Amino acid sequence: MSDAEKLERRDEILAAAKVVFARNGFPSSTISDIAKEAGLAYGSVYWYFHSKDDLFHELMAVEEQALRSHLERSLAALDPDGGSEVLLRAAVRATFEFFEADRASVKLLFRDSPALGDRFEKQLHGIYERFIGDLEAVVAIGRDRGEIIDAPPRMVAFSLAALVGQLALRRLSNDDGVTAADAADFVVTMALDGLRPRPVEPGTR
Amino acid sequence: MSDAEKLERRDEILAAAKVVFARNGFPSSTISDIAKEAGLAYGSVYWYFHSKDDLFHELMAVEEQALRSHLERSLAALDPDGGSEVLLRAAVRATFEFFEADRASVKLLFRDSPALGDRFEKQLHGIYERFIGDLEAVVAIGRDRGEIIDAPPRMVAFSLAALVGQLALRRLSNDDGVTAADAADFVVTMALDGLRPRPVEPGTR
Amino acid sequence: MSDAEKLERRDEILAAAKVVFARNGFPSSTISDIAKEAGLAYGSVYWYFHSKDDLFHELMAVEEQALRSHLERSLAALDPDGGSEVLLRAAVRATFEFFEADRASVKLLFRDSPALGDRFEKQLHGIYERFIGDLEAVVAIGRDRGEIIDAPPRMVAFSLAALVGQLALRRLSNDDGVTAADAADFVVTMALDGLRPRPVEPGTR
Amino acid sequence: MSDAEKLERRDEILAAAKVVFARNGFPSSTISDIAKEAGLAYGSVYWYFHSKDDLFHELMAVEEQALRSHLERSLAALDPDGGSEVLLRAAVRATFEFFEADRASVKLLFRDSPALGDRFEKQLHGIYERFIGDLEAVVAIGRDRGEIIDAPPRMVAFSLAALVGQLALRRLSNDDGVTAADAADFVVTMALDGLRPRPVEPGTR
DNA sequence: AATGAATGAGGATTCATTCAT
DNA sequence: AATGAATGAATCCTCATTCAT
Repeated sequence: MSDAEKLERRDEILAAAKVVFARNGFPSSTISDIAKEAGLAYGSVYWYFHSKDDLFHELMAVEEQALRSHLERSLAALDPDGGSEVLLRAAVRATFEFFEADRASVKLLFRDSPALGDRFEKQLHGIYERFIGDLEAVVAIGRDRGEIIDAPPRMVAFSLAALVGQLALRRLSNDDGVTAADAADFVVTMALDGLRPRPVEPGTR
Repeated sequence: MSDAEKLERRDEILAAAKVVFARNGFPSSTISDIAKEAGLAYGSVYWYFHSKDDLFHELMAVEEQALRSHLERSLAALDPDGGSEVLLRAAVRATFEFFEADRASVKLLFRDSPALGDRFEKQLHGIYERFIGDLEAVVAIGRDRGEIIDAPPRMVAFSLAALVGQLALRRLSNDDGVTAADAADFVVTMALDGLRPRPVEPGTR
Repeated sequence: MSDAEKLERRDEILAAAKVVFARNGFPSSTISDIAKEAGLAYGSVYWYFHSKDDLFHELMAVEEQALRSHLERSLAALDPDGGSEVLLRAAVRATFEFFEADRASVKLLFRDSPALGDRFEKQLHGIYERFIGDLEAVVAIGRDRGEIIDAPPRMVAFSLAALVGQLALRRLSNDDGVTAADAADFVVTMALDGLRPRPVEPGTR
Repeated sequence: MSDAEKLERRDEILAAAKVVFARNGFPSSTISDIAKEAGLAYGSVYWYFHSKDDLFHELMAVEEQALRSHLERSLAALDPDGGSEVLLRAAVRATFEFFEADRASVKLLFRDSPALGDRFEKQLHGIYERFIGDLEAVVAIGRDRGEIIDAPPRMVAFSLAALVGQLALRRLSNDDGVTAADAADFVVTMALDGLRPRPVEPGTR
């Protein structure tokens, strides 16, 4: 079996694990389930991963990487002088897109954090921190430009992450007709302009 | 043992279960842990609850009841004509207060939803729905009064719930100096006025 | 269940474990075998012992204690001035008796040492060391009295232990008509007087 | 691959197996360990041996053969009329030498016998029996010549085997400065002359 | 010949639940 | 009521053996 095939098989297992973990959560998922999902025999999983913990850890790392790559690519295409709104809107939209395309991943990255014991706490915390950190950077830019009010950027980033994460999560169960782009736009608009009607300003927007 | 004593003992077990479930999540919590936490013997839990599932189900119900009671009391004290902002602010503040006073509860009501299998999905969904529903009602009032823009009230309510839930959750790990009231005010202000600086309007706020 | 009953049950499990471990060795013995031997269900063993390792460790300790007690009692009854031959003979005889009465124990204490990994090496080494040490003390006394030739007492003790251990072990498989006392006497006589015919000395023996 | 090469490879595997079995015992040794030790891939072992049992069985046979050959060669060089002491001393010394040169082998031939289940019992028993039988023959000669007292030669042989086996085994862990020849001489001298000081006999030794 | 991936039976351990006391 | 011992199903992991390449 070539190295490429081996990696492919490994990826298949990761994909199966994602489905199972997203469905049942880590503790209630069994290696047997994952193997079945991957179309393999029980013990074969252990040819590719040392343990259930190892598999989960790896999966988290891969998922984070995928999300971050997607975000990076989406932001790289932007006009760097487009202002923080453009940036924020693109980031939020890309995040929704990512979770839209891969519905299981949001359950992994943004849920399930409890109940995992100390083993994964650090890793999951790190993932969340990095995501928040990225948003925080965008917010800080906006604040420095005067495009965003002077609120603690960390708390702002937290709030945005909460909105994105939870909306992405909920949309998966409730199949209202809202698209990912709709949801993203709503989040950004609400976050920027608020729910209170703005007084009519001549010559704005 | 009198009925009152029996109920008291039952409540002690529920309290112990809350602590343990919040710490370890449902699947990783054992009846033995809960009994120990409650100062009871292994098998005694079964005198009060049919099964681990039953105990968890009951706990969820009690917790929801407690939250809703607290919210109701908080809102009942308000001037009914105070406008939707007052209402919203009070609701959000009360929710934060509740989770502040009982840090374990937010982990139960707003996390852990995966990994529970189908058994609890309906119940947790119901809890969330009712919470969202309450917020939605307030939002709808505001919209009818013209105090809130014409956005789908369900999505607005979702967003508010996400903000409240996630901020309450994260505040538990990250002990920044922010109080529950601060967090609540930030959420409502952001939700109503947005992060974009408002143009100076003569005679407003 | 009273504490006494609990200890009794614990002892039953130890007894069953002794039988099974002696028959199959540690790695090839299963908890299931032990439970069956003890007339218990699979998981019940874990009510009394943390793990298979724990059970084995405990068993070794108990067995050593029993052997040492038996030896101590046997030697305490002796005339303290009887000379080293009497002492030695008594010690060897008591050891054979002990293993005669409890055939499984010799397999545990004097075999099986390899293949146990590092976990039990220290314990088994300690057991052997203490047994050797006791013999060494007797040998040293004899040497000081001039009743035993001036050979390294440790090596002498090693040799005696080897004789006792291996003969006890072999006698279990080969049921020749030799009694424990016969074997003991042969060992001591050979060790003291050797296999070479002594020249007839007038007035000796 | 020529037959010679094939045999060579087979021997490499046997050598690797000896190392691994001596280190971990039979049940705790894995085919994977052995393959790694032999520098081969996992499954390649099965090209040369049908099963783990087969490999072990074969190894035992080879080891016994090596020991017996060494003994035979050592004894063949002797003056056939040298008396039983010379014979005995040579046999014991040769055994020690063999184990000295190949430290793993003693662990295989003289330990590990339990825990192997019934599968190997017969073979190991046979090996031991033949070794004892050889010693017994020497002892019987000595007895017939009047050079050894009239004790059951089987028991005498047992005792000698015990001394040789255990001392060889123990010397491997405890690296006292004693050489193989020292140990052999001590064993034979003790066995022949005993530990009790012999009365000074004019004209002896 | 040689490789190493695949398989699945087997074993240690956990834990919800039952039940005798 | 309360206890905690007993049970056995479920799960992780190992590893001998097979087999396609």
